[in-house]
Amino acid sequence: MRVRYAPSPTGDPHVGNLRTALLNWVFARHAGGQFIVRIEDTDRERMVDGSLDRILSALEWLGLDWDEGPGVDGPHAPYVQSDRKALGKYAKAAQMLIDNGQAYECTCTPERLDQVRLRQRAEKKPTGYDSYCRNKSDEERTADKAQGLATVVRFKVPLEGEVVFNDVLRGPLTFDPSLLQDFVILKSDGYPTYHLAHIVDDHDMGITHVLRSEEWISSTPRHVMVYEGFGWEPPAFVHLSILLGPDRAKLSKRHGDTALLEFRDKGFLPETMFNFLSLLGWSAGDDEEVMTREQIVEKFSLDGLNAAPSIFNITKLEWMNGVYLRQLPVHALAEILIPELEAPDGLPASISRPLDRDYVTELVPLVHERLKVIDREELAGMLAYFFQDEIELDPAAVVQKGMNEAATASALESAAVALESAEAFESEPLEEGFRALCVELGLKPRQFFGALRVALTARRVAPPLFDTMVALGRERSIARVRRAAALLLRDQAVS
RNA sequence: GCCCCGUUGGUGCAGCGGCCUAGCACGCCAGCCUUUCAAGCUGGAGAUCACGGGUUCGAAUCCCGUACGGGGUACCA
Repeated sequence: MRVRYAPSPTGDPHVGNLRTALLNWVFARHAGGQFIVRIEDTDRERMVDGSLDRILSALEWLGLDWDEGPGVDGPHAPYVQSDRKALGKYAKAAQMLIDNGQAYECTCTPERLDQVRLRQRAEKKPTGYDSYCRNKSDEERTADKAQGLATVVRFKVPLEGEVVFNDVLRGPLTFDPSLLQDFVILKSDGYPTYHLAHIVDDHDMGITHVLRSEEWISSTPRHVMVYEGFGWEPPAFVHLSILLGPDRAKLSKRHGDTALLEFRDKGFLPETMFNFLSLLGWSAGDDEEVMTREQIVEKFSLDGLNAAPSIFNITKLEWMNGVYLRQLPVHALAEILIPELEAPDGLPASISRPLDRDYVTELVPLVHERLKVIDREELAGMLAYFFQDEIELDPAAVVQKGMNEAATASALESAAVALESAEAFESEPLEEGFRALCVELGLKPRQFFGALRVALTARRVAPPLFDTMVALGRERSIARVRRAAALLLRDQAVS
């Protein structure tokens, strides 16, 4: 069993494309077959620099390794169509079809084709090639050749009968070939079109199953005819549902982030993307959703594929990323966090780099279950005060509901004293002591701890208070609490 | 226009003729926990299974039609 992923280097790898790649990969790994990557670069005009690299990086990032393809030699090399074209493979194949009377050369100009199309549209007829060159005599063809007209090769579509193929997901699909036009298989620049290239290659490479996007259904009858023209057995076709944006239109750039690598850059883990992408249009049939790569491979089956299109649900993706983030061991998360925090747009420039790795590791538990994605800005906000000596504090924010400045300042001073005298500077003993102090001061925990939190972090929302004190250390904690008290008293004096 | 595919709560899925008074997850709401935010736990709202016909003792599940959505209709893949 052999499957392939055959991207075109015409842009940034899209989540929809990678989802197709992923399903192919999972299928291959499940069945113990081979997963082949083949680059379909036959459209020389739409080629985009760097696209191929990004496609391969995206595959690698998701952990979709290939058994044959770019950088991995195999018995069917080369795996790039422009290289295969240089070997004459497609010209030879096209010639074979011409010799069999299944294809013919066409010298119609793009201008004539446009005119034909315009007329068809005006007459409200189906658009497409009118087979003008199909029945040219040998004399006409030699005359064309003598003129040196640009030539394409077209496939001769049968005028009657029907084309049937079986789609694994949808059952037998029947098409009327008279609605299909004589399509181009070899372009005037000598490159094959998809309709020729992928068939020659899939046959050469022994591909047994083609899992591709639903948008290919309409051209599959063409492919079946070409297979028949060559006398080859077509592979099994599995047309995967496409991905839709929230507006139910085909997922595309205008829906925001759809390039897979953007998700990496925005702080999604590859495990999350792998799991999430696998669930778009597939399910194991049980109610499990959070699964490891191994579990997905093990449970995979073509029967679990769903023919209905799926909507890409970012909210659920974020939830799932949170699940994976929480599963990460502390040191692994620290490894991820350190470069983010050290980045120029991470922690404020005033904080010196490199960061103390052990200290970051100590801080990880404080933010661990509060993360959904790895967002530099958010992280910097959550952690900057641990790395600073002084924080920018708005005294008004320290004062809690039902308290005034003087009372808050005095409570903070008591806290400072307690911090000074605390025996074990650890979370639990501190909490015990502070709870007692809170009662003694006649304050609600909400008031006392709230004031302390703002005094220590300058934030209303922060990690658990006593863990924060421990991470800050005794000296800094005392200094911050005292400074907040002083600011409050000063403000009070002014007003 | 023509051809093709699809249609289960807001979203992702389960369901493959009786076990469905339609299950799970995300999201939403409420409660618990609690020093904030999360996480976690418990509970709740939310679907006449697009609609209309058939087939069948019995249909979300099979067939036909309609509506709606999507895809294709290139010397793009």
